[in-house]
This record gives sequence, C-alpha cells and structure tokens, in this order.
Amino acid sequence: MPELPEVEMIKRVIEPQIVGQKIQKVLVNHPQVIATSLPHVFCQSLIHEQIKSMSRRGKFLMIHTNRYHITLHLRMTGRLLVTPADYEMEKHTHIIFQFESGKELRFIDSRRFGRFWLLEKNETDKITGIHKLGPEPFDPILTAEYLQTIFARRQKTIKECLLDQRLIAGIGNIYADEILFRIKIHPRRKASSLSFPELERLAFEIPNALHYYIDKNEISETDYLHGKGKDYRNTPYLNVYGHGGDPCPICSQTLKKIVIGGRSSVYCPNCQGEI
DNA sequence: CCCTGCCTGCTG
DNA sequence: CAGCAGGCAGGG
Repeated sequence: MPELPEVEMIKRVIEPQIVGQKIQKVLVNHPQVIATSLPHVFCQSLIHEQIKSMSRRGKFLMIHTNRYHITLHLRMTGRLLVTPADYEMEKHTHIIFQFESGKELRFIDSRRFGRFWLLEKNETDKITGIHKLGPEPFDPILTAEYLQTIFARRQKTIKECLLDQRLIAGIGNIYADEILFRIKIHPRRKASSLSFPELERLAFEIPNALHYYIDKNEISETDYLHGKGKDYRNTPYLNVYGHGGDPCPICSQTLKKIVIGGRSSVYCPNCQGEI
C-alpha cells in the first residue's frame, strides 16, 4: 500500500521511538519475509545491537544499528508498529524485535509481500533493489532537462514512466495519478511526447505534490498506534485516485477510470484531455 | 509489451 | 462469489 508519502510518515513516527533501543531478542514467525538469510541467522545477528537511526530511500526503509543495516520494503500491506510488550498481537505479525526496555517493534503484513534484508555495514548492497533506484523526487537533479533525457527514447506512457522506480524513486499508482492530474496531462501520453513546458510543470509538481501529501500524513505516535499503522490521513486530499466516476473537483466532469500497464488509472477527460 | 506469482481481505 | 488492491520480480 504505502508509497513515498506514507513510508516517509512511517519513518518519522517510528524513528524517534526506536533510536537508542537495544535489541534483546528477535522473533520471526514467517521465514518467507526474510530475504537475505535463514531467519535463525537474522535473529541471532541482531541480538545486542542498538538502533542508531532510521532512513528512507524511495519506498524502502532502513534501520541502522552498530553493525548492520536492516533494510525493508512494505510492498502492499506491510506495517510497522512500536508497541508495549503486552500490546495485543495483530493477526499476521511476522517479525517482532524485542527491546531491552520492554518495547517492541513489530512487522505485520497480511499479504506477506513485504521483505526484510540484513546487510553488514561495510557490505555493498546488490540485493535489495535500492541500488537500482533512480533519484529521490526531492533531488535537485530532477529538472525538466533531466526528465527530457530519461524520457527521450522511451516508448512508454508517462504514467508507466512515473511508476518506474529506476527513473524516479518512490512514486506509486496513487501519486502518479495525482501528479498527472495536477499538471493536466493524460496518463496515456507517451513520455517522449511531453513538451518542455510540460516537463517543467512535471519537474515542479513531483516534489511539490509529494511534499504536500507528506504534510497531510502527519500523525502523532499515539494516533498512529491507535490506527494500527493503517491510518493514512492524506486520503481525503486525493483528487482523482479512488474517485473514478466522481465529478472532477476542478471542472465537475466525470472522472474516468482506465487501465495502463495493468494498473488502474483515474483522470479527468476534460482537464487532462482525451487522446 | 504482456503475463504470472506472491498472499489475504475487502467490495460489488 | 469473482474481481480487485496503493508493489515488485521474473519470464516470454
């Protein structure tokens, strides 16, 4: 489920609660979620490690300890919760990091698509996929010129390009639709067909829209736990995603839902035109 | 480009 | 009940 604004929110809520915590024990209920090694090795390696910090890259999260990077991807339904030890155990809890303080960091994932990797600090990461990511949406390199270069020889639609993590990291189906709506560009347009002024609008709106939705996602630690990590507060501010068939918030024409590259896409045929 | 698999839960 | 879901990898 989570895209960049959600992953960033999770990082901001979780990090202050786990920094300084020392791992006493790690429990893995479903071995499949550990991509790097046998669960036994994963658990054993992390005992006595202290959490130093947390970071985000695209939709990946990293938890940094003295000797390791714990890298994880929540995919569609993954969640992280910091709880007291006696907090009710959610269904589909696959990993529990027990801290010496009594607090726990829990990974919950109903569809079990989420993955964890354990990397030594000096190890070069060639396994998680982070090494294949394009620049962060907030990287100043993301100019109209840059977009022109990466789109130039692509036959793909702009929607598919925005979803391509090798080109830009962190944009998923929701925000691809929202960004295209904001700049009034049809999702089915060929990326290479965008004019320079259109690319300028895109280069501006990618970080602008994502910042906006990160801000709207702000939540307190208590509210986050209360919502079990499922409360995404920016949802009411989405203009098109999940609104197929509704009136466009700008022009009131009916928003259309189509399929592009196997993904549902919602757009306004009036504001964004028809091809 | 397309398709499949990975999984469970929710919606119509 | 089928169909769909905000992700990604792998294969043809």
